[in-house]
Amino acid sequence: MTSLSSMPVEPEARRATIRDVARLAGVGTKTVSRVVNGEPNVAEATAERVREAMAQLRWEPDMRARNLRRADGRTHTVGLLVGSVTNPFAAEVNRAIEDVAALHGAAVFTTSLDEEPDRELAAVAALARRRVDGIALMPIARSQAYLRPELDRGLAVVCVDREPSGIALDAVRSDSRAASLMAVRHLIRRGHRRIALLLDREDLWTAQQRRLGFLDAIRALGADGADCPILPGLRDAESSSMAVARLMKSARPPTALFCGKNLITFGAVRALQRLGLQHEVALVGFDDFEFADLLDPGVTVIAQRPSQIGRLAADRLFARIERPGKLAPEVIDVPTDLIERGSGEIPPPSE
Amino acid sequence: MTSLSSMPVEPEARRATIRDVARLAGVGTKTVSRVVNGEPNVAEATAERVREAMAQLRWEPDMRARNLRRADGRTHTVGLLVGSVTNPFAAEVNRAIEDVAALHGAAVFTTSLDEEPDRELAAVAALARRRVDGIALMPIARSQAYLRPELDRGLAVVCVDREPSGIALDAVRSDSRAASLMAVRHLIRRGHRRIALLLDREDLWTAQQRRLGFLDAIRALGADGADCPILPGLRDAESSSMAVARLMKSARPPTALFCGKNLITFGAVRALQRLGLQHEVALVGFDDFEFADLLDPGVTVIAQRPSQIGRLAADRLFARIERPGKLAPEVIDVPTDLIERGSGEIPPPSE
DNA sequence: ATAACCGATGACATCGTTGTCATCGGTTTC
DNA sequence: GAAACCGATGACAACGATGTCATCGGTTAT
Repeated sequence: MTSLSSMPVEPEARRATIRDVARLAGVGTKTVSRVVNGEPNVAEATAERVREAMAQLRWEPDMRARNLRRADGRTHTVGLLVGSVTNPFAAEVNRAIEDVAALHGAAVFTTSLDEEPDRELAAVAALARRRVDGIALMPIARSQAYLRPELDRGLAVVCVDREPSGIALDAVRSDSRAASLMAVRHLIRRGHRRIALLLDREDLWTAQQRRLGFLDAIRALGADGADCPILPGLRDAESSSMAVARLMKSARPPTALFCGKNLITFGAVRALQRLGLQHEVALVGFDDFEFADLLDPGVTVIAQRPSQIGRLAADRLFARIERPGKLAPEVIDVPTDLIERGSGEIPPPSE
Repeated sequence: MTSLSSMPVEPEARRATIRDVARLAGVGTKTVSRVVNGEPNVAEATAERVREAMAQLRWEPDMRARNLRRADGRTHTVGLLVGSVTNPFAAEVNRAIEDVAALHGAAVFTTSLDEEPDRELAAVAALARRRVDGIALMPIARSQAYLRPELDRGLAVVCVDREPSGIALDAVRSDSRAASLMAVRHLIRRGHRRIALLLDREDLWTAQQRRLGFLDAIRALGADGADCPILPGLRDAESSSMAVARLMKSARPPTALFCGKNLITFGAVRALQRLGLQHEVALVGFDDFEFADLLDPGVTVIAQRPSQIGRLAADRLFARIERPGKLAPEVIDVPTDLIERGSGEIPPPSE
């Protein structure tokens, strides 16, 4: 009598291997390999027996083992590193990259970095250990020079949304500086002379560029820089909202706000509404968003094209992966659009 | 004299292997393996030489080869299958799962299925070929029974947002039926008797449950079913918007709308605004969203807790992965909250 | 008739790592 | 002083596939 406790709880079925299939079909493993890979020189009758054995055992080749042995060394896997997948901009980029990857039979590892430089390095290292074929990167670290050894080993890298620094890499992004100039000029033309810039951490390329575009506009169009404060370091909607509340209670508050990215716009809109100033203070935001048109007033924005950015970045990434060592690093510009909805057309109060 | 064209364009550096490190450190490969894995019985002097060789060659172990050989057979990789990563609900779930996975040293493959049943099967097969340890799944296919063989081979699966059918699996989700009953009762209590339900494709578990909850409310509280139309098959904001426009122009339009998911709410809000009916027709939506409070009127919603759902699902998934074969399938309920913001409190017009 | 060729096939090495096991000195035990 | 033990180490097989190559039998060319 066997005691109950000695019985295996649930004997986990061993996964079939190519050898099991070969044995069942009465052929060698190499012949099975030929069949699954569509290689020539297999008799149709043999191939059929192999296919039956595969179906019966529900066997499918193990991609790890396959990639390990294969000549090209590719894993058909790419990595995507973004600020956070919950950011609508990053989500659109993510989706576009996923779609292109699917066309190439590749899977995507996505990682959120929360804009922390150390996590960029750690995530790249983790992806390298997994031997991804390429990485689409929203750069955060001060320099991407650390990628050099990996690039030399054949890793493909494309930057998204921001240009790299310390090294030449492909980059697909909007011209943030020109777009910001356009936005701020829009406000100046409507008479604003006291415009505040709300910005993310200034070590981000986008923040730097938007600051430059802001200053371009101020200088070129004759507003007084002293009346145009720059509030950097706003990481999320909450900190943006608090910064705006403080700003509007200051001695000489601005008559217009330019918001350096989507979450900052969210916070600023909330703050103005809470203060009841949404119809007094002009606002232009970077990035379009759901319901920007249905708020009161509608929110004027610089709309980027995140899915186009993602698609172009992925195209470039796979071009690199499929033709290694042939392409020179290149910056690809994706247009932006200024969409007027009301908030950006509010005039300054008459003195 | 060597002709230029015969020179290698850029001799891609070969990636170092454990053998290169062993050779450089003057030890056997197994000793290098001991060092990187923190196994005992290595002299400190030897370990130091190995670490120096690793640093010099910039070698890090290849996870594919490692996972292939290791006894437990785990890849430290999980899959996440959602409708689309651009949906804010899915994005929150995605983020939470990613965070939990990171704690367990696992990477996440995310795939958008666009609610197409065939793509669910294809994506699961692709993940199985990559030997992921587990899958978090928002089920779309009519039945998940096809997972049986993979489960027997030790794949861990947890359903998210929706319960599976045709097979018992863990599921982490809101009680959509009860939440819908609550929402519709909320409208009925305010006097509405002609309430329309706007629904996604009815083969989704959530849509079925929300329909049941809607009918529960109608029947239990004495409204007339004939005046309470159900409009199913609304996949996105656009189709929802068109359906609402058509509905409001019909002979006997409803006085209140209940929207079965976030994108449907977006479309309905847009449609009512376009018709100028946003203050006449009551609306309650499923899922909270950015600016629901700042629209005019504020949008009353059943708020789910997507990040909590994601976190619990991931906890469960890794519990299964780490203690295989020990857990019985279980349904985990995550609470919802009815948030009153105005749109759901509009009374019906007096007759 | 013989050489040359070709399609079909499997044995074996290999990818980069870890599991198993034997070996080698040196120390402890009785 | 021999037996037993133990820490350190590397040779070798194995994980599950594919690349290389030899072999076998049958056709085709001369």
